Amino acid sequence: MILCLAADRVPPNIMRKNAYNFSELEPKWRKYWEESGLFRVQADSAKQKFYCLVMFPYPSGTLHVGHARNYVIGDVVVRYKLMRGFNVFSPMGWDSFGLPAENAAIKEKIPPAEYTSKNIAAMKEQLLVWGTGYDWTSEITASGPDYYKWTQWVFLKLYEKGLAYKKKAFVNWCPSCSTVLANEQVLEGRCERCDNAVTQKDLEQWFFKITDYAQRLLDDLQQLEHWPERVKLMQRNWIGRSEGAMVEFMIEGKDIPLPCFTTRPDTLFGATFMALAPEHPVIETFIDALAEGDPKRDEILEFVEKARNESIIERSAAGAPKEGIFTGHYVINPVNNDRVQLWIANYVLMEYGTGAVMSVPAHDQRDFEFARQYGLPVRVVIQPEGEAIDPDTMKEAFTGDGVQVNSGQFDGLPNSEAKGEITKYLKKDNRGERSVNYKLRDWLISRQRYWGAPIPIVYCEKCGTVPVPEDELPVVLPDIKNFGSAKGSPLAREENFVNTKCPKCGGEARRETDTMDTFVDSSWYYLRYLSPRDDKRAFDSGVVNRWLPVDQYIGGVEHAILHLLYSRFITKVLHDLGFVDFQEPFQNLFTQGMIIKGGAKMSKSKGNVVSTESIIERYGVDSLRLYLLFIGPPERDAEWTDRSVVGGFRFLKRLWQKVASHADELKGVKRWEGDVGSLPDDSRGIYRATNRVIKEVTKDIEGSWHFNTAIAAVMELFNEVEKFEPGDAVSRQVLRHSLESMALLLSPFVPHICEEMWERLGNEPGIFEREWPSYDHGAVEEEQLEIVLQINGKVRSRLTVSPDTGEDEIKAMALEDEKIKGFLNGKKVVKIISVPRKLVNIVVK
RNA sequence: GCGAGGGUGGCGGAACUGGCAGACGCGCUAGAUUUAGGAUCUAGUGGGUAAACCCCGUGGGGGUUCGAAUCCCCCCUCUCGCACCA
Repeated sequence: MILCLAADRVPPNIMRKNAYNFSELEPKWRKYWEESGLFRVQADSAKQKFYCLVMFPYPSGTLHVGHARNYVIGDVVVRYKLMRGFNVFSPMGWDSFGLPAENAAIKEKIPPAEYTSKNIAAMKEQLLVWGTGYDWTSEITASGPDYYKWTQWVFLKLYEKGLAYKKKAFVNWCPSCSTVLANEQVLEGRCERCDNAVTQKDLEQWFFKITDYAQRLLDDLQQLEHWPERVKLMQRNWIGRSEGAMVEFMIEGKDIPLPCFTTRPDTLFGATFMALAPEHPVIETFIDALAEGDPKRDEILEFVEKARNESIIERSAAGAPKEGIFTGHYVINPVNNDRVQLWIANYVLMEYGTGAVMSVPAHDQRDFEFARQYGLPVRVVIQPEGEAIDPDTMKEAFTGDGVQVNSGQFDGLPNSEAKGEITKYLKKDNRGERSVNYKLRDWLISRQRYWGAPIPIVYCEKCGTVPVPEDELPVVLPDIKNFGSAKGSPLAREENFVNTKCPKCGGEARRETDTMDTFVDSSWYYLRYLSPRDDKRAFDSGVVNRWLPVDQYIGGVEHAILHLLYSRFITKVLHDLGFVDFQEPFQNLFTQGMIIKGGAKMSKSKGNVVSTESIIERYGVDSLRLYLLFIGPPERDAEWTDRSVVGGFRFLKRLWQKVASHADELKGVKRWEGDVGSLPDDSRGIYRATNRVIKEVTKDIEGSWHFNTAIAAVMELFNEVEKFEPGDAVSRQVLRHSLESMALLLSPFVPHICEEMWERLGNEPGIFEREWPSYDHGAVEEEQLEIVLQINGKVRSRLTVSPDTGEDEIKAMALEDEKIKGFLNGKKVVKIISVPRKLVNIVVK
């Protein structure tokens, strides 16, 4: 629109021919890529493979510029690798099971399948318009029976291996989504999806035994050299390995052992009480032992009930008040036979360790606070060197290193040594041993929701829990009408679904009505892409072993723990089962930054989304892409500014004008490939600058994806080239070389315009089948060096010399420089520092 | 509280292993062209200053160095992750 107006004053014939008509040329080239099969992977190719994977999206509806940035970053890599001669595999699919579709069904009465496919169509259209290149022949949809059949197969494999199991446990419950959640899906005590407070429920649920793999998931992080440190650190912390000892206390007079985990066996002599989590099972026996109506019984019951009902937020809030109650029982400290009180305390977590902790107030801050609050004894067993801590006057726990005191035969040992010694001592009597504990808990995969893969399990009165045989998969998700958020899973209300025959005995049986967490779907999808239509197996091991690990994975940091940990786990399981050869699915991981607007992440719920449509309409896709890549380094968050998009557009338009206006005279000429030295001055400058920029852009892309500086370098070059008007044959060759190089260098970023420019310059269409440009090594050297002259580190003058000028010669020239002489006046030269090719610093007094 | 990453013009951001701070772009100012413009072109644009080749400037303070945005120490601040993990 603007262009037509802007071009008003240009004669119409030239205008039509030379206008940057992006709305015409962009679809033209997208069609060309599709028809030429540019992004279709080559089945048999001698070329080296490159599996470039971007995290497949949840089909939420329409995508905004923040999403566009993610996919464009991936597309740059794909196009660059193509030009580098790789056999690139770049698939795309849909993580299409999940709650929003079901909520839409409840609210708007649209069936989830319909809602989902509508969104997929809209998003696919956007991805196509953005020019992001995928091999659409391998598209997958997680909610399709041909996919979730194999998600169910993965479940069965884990079940066979004993890695999928059902247990009753206190689990996270989101009342608003009316489903349980994995630990990873609870953020600050709130549901990851809907932000409502999560409560605890004692339910029987399906779990994947990820804890069996805790150590390997931790160890193998070391192999992931090309993962961001930040992500590896987050996983390390989440796995949360602690070394220590398991120590067995005995309940006095009951002969009931009460093991507890501690990282500080060196403080065992200082244990002055013991604390149980309110959920600890032994508490029931205490309550049962007390007569009905006993006030102590009521007191304990009340305390336990209250603590159990506290939401995770209340219980885990920083500085939450510590509360507890004495059980009336005592336990015996195995190391010194001390009789200490057994308490129930709200700060003890059932999920970690054994749900019982030995409390050492002198050396643990939590225990200290608790002890002071309830008047429990404090005993110092470690004294820091040169200090004497007094248990009566200390203001906080001492957690540092020191020497053992009040610790029997261990007195005098440094506490670091006592750790091992005391553990050994316990081991002798079988009262304790070395132990490792992890924060990681098993992955809760049951969801009481409809829009997910049904768990392929049948319950038979006779045979018990029976897995659905592989040849009966998929357990099809039935079409249902009633999504109301009443109690239980919607599937549980479908009699036709629930009632079935036992696969083993053929008798009456009931189906499992929970579906799987959608993270199960996404934990193996990168394997399915390689044989998406195979109806005989989940994936082809041979093919998968050739293509995996993924060479480049690209996605948001928000998946640093959830998806990336689960995928690593499932890969290891499949490895152990002999299905794949590799143990880590993703060799390189790139986590891109978010687009921020008005200080917040761009999102529908924040109401700060910028849609791509209006920008594309006004400036074209290439301008949008250019801006998204130019906005900053791709791994960093970036603030969106509407008006800045125009900068990229102006640049492209100017570049276009230059190419279009010279296309005719350049068509027949060869690009310059001769010797730099033989070029006349102005052409030589352009030629050298072009070669330098080829080198620079290549380095920026290869290194750490500094697309912003790569683009800046081409802009800078063009600012020179734009002024260059060729007068003779040689200068036309040089101009052609320069314009062609720029088209090649920019093509991964702004592919449409580059294809068009490439063709206009008289080349065969298909710039991505061309090689990435190389540079003339003899032409990247500067002809003249500018030497900075400093006095005491301050720039005072400059010198232009040829690169072969000797160091002494430069020093002499520096001292002769007029401006320098002025500064030297009356001062004494102490020394002269010279940095070759860069500067001379004269130190004076 | 613990851990990680940031803080550079009006804005987004450049600055390779310490060596010209502010590339490139947005915006802004002046001029040209234009009846109009989210159009185009030219010049300028960190602050001080009439102006500069002068002085000051990379969150603050100290240090190392001929020379520090960059290295060291202390502090402030923002973002993210974890958070009573025994």
